[in-house]
Amino acid sequence: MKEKSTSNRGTEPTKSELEILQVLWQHGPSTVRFVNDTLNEEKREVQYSSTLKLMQIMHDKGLLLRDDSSMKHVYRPAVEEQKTKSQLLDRMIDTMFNGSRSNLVLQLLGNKKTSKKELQEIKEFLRKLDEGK
Amino acid sequence: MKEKSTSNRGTEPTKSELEILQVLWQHGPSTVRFVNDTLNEEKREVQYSSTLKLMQIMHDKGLLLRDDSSMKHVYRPAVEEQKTKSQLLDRMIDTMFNGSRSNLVLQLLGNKKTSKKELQEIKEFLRKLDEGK
DNA sequence: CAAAACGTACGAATTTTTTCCTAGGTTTAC
DNA sequence: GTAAACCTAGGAAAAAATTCGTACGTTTTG
Repeated sequence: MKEKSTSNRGTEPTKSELEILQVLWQHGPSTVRFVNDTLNEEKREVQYSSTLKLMQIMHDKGLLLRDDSSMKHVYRPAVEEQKTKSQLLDRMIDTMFNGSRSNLVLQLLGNKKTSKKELQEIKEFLRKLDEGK
Repeated sequence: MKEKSTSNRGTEPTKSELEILQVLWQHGPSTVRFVNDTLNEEKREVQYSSTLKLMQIMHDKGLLLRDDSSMKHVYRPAVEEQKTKSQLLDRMIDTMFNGSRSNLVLQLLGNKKTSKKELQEIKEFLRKLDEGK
């Protein structure tokens, strides 16, 4: 049996949980009401009590922190946005790209969906990366 | 309500289904027996009948094609590896990187986990991409 | 202050995904 | 030719993820 190669197991957000995290990432710490409204506007219909429940579960799991000093609890991600994304990317790389980051990038840039502007940004970034070292 | 921005909905492989696809991608068209053995070696313990069932379901869903001319059915992905990966990447980009491919790349390369060799490969690739145009 | 609006908690139903037992047919190895 | 090994097909249960009704307390509004 092979070892799981990456870290943080047991705390990977599910799809619905990710939707909630996205709202929190984009808008900062928020109430359930706000998150639910945003989901309904931007994603799909969902009942308030469903969003509430899910956020409570996420809080139980340790995915979200909350300030419940006032009646309207305010939730925020327990883990940095970058870290969570990084973690999910790593898993994708492990499972689909043979552990190679460049494999992913090649696949991503190799199908002509990437605009010149984006390619430019990437090149620029690589340049800076070089200078930094 | 916002529109779903990418295509192919209704046919996204689940996590377990992805494991099976990976085996088929790496080893080519295979019998259930082979896939099951490989999973047990490389990933985790799982009963033969579970793998069988899952592959049958995937076949029903149209995720796998199969040759059942002989008793030992031989399965293969119905969709190209590249296309499936592309599709999953697109979804990740939509949901987590604000629709921007370069955002993903920047996040990916920005956390110093990427080796010089890999960076080199990427630069090389970008160079070729330029020449091609 | 009473009604309406809004908040949390929580049980439970539903849906989706995953797992495996078992029946019944075919092939293989003596 | 017969037992052991292997195969598929289903049914069903188990597990995981998602959804929502409802009870009940607090705040707001008029």
